[in-house]
Amino acid sequence: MTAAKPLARSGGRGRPSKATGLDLKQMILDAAEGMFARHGFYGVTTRQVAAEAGVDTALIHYYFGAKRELFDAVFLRRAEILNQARIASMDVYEADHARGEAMTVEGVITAFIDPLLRISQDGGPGWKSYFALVAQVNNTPAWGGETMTRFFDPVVHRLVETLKTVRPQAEYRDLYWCYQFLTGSMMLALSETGRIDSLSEGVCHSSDLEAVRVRLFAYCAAGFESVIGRAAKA
Amino acid sequence: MTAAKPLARSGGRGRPSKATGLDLKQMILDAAEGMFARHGFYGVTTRQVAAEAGVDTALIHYYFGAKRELFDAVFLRRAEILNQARIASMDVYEADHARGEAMTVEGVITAFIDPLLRISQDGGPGWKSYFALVAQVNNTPAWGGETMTRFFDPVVHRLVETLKTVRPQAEYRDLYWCYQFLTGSMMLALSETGRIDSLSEGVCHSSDLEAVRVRLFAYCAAGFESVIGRAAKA
DNA sequence: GTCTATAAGATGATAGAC
DNA sequence: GTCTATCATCTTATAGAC
Repeated sequence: MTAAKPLARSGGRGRPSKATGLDLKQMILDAAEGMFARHGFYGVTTRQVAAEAGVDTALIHYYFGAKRELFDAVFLRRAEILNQARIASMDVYEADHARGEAMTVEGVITAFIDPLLRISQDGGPGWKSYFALVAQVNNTPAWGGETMTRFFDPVVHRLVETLKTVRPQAEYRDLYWCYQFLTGSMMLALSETGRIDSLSEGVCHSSDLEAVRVRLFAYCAAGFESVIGRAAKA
Repeated sequence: MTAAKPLARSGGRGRPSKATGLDLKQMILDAAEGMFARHGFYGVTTRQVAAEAGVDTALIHYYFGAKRELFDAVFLRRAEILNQARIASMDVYEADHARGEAMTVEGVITAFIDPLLRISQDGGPGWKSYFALVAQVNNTPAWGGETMTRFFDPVVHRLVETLKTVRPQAEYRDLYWCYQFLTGSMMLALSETGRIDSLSEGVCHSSDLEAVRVRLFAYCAAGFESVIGRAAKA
């Protein structure tokens, strides 16, 4: 975590591995990801990122340009993977129900959320940081809405359309509002802030995503059904 | 908003009003609140706050000390009011159901959330900023959990205990997790990020808290009931 | 590709005048 | 109480050596 300075790079064993450039680029992204996730964009300096990555600040600018471009690079790197995983998950779910038993609201929601929980559980610390970062951006008034839109809109529209198929009588404004509620819950859970640990005095742990899994899908599905059912008008 | 520099203070008419000190202190808090809400703690400099408030940076340090203490002062100012409003709201709800019809999960949740929606709708721009600020802190990994705990824990425990009264068979871990989901949805709605506006292409507006009101209570209540009902174990 | 050195300016905070 | 002036440090970013 505190970064071994010199690195066995051109001195190690065998040849300098020639891929050093790409490795350092990834190390910069890793360092930036972790620090941005913990302290936000303005809470981190390029010097700190450079120190954490074991390189000089100049190298950051060489690879990414301005600080904000580094941030966008961090954000973009995993967004693609995330979107593809979710699309694939929903493809599978829909295909499994093309004939035979009908899709359910809870099933669709599970297909939408579960890939993120799985990736967070199995993907390593980089993914943990990334989800914390996305959660922060999601709640950032100044430019958060725009950034989320830029990276994640398509997959959300896919969710809404599928739900519309499952519940044709549902109104779009209800679906969008329910999605808003869902994403607030989901992102807070994924960001593992430790809040629930102190609040519950040890009964719950924010790192326990299995506990999230067995509750969140049912919680959101019931919420959707309730709102759709009462056909709220306002 | 851009602040009239000189202020008709010691030069106006009549005597200097003697309360200038307190007024400026509030103006600093107002300016800091708005800017912290939009850009976060590290995204704002004391100089920017001073400029927005129409005072010098030295005055900020005179009143509040270090920058972080200014932030805490901003956070504390409205937290008390908020907590009292929520406690009062739940007192009323419980008193109304002391005899006669039983309390409901949706009723308790409404008593817990509705004061915030009302204050946001009627309280003016300062409150809007404040909610955006709280939402940001709520999703801040480094020190957000601790800050939320420090300012808002008691009223949350009150909610959980009341829900436990309404559903005695419910387990605490379920109640805490459901609260976590609830607060994620609520805070995102209150922060009015504009995300739902672009996502829904104009069908929904994040400033439309009336739309939140007619959906969020039912959504959360159904979620709670569902999780409690299936008695999740994990 | 990667680092050294440094420019050019911003930052939080304080001492002291009024 | 409020401002002027200022310090010591840190900031992003670049030019140029290796």
